[in-house]
Amino acid sequence: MSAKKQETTYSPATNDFFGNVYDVVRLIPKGRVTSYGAIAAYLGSKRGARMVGWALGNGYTQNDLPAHRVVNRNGLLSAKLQFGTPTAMQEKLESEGVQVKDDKVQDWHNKFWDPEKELS
DNA sequence: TAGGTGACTAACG
DNA sequence: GCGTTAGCCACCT
Repeated sequence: MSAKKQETTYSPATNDFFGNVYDVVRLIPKGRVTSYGAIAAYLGSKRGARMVGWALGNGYTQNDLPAHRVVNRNGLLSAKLQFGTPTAMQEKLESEGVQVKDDKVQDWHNKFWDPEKELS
């Protein structure tokens, strides 16, 4: 237990990458969704999409993190199984005004929220 | 210390 | 058009 930061709480100050991921996710407007790749690209690592998903998986323990607004580049709820129930993610999105059908975000292209453009 | 893993993405056959 | 392979980077065992 020295420099180990597996405090499970994963504060936004864990590191820049994680911090930015959480920060960006929290900045996603209600009723909007984005993709792992978009966040990764915003952070400067286009191929860091896996890190984004990984970060969310470890940080989702924080209920303040609207990870349900983050889906893969196809608008598919690839992480729905991580929300406890296969429909939890969809329920959350629909409750925010995002239409989800067949585990896929409807009107994805229009609901897409690009941090590079919105946060620029 | 080194290897494995992962809520992804893009390219290739 | 679909399946497979390779690349990415940081955390965990």
